[in-house]
Amino acid sequence: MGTRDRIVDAANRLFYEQGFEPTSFATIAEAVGISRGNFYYHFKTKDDILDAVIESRLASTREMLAEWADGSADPRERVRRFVEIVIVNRADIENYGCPVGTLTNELAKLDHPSRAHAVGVFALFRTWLREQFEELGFDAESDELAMRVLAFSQGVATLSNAFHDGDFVDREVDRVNLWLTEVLASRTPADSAV
Amino acid sequence: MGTRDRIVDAANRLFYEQGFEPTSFATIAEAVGISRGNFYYHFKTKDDILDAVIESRLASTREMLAEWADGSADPRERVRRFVEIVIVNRADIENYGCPVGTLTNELAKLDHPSRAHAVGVFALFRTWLREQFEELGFDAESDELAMRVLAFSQGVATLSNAFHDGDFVDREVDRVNLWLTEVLASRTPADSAV
DNA sequence: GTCTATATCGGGATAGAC
DNA sequence: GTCTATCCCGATATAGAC
Repeated sequence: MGTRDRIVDAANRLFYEQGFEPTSFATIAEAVGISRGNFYYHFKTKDDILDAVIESRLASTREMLAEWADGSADPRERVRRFVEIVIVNRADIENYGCPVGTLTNELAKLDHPSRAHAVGVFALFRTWLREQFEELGFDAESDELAMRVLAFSQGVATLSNAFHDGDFVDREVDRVNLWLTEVLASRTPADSAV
Repeated sequence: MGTRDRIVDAANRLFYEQGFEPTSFATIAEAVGISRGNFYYHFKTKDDILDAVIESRLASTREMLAEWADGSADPRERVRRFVEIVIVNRADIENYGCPVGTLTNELAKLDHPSRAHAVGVFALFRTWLREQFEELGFDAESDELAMRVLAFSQGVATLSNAFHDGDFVDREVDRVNLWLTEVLASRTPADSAV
């Protein structure tokens, strides 16, 4: 892997663990094993690194969603797969929260020009989830359901990060999977409740 | 109001809007209308200001929850009042997210010693909500329901901040209020004797 | 491509006059 | 209590050798 990609990978991880603003070039350089000066051969500014990190996240998210689509022919199983991210990534989420939600919020507070770029990762999940619900026979409500599942994951991630309560995560995942079954059984989404 | 309190108020607002770490003494001093030097008469370090801000938030949260308790004898109405925070504070949440969730996460990423202190605000809401559900006749599930309502507010706040979608907030609040009605209706008769 | 050395700026924090 | 002046450090970023 080239130096540029190694920088992006290290920055990706550090921006997640420490936040974008608090992460210094020195820290990234140390993680990669290069000098601070070398940095500027590959990137002009720190914001350029951020954009590269966001691009990398967009690409890996697209890849993951495509894999999930290949992995199961059943849209219900795919949604379940998404819901269970909070279990698979439990340790990281307890320590650092959701990488998508926390970055978008940090950039919002910084009034950073790349905020919209970062929201694109959320948009990928939203669109993908909406498509699953459409395949399951929902029409206009598909986007609403997608947002509900997204909101679930964000709520669980934030509280998991605050309280470090693993049981809470398991319980809420079970509950949402149950809710999903009910919603599919009734197929009248307007009066569905979480 | 004394200078110390004015510093805390300004810092409270700025830590919310910009985040703790990115907010400089210069910015706070300008907001208060004092010099940077004067700062250190009232606080020893920036972390001391953070702790004072958290104390202030704890106090105002306790006050708010007490007012809600006085304002309505019906625990159901009180929970509803909490749920509708995301509507009342819509504009701020769209711009900066939830003050509680975003601060706790920032401090988690910074591995900051005051992280647990900040989580205390979450704990106040959690306990208060749990008490409402207990009054409504729930026993062991009260804390679970409290966490669910908290998670709802965090999920909605994060997505509202990311997508700036006001309709989404209204819709989800309506839905949770509906869910609340259903949960209350489904109580076992033995529990509902209040 | 990668390095060392350095410029420049803004951060938190201190000293001491008033 | 509040100010000005200043220190010190670490941040991003640049220059130029190798």
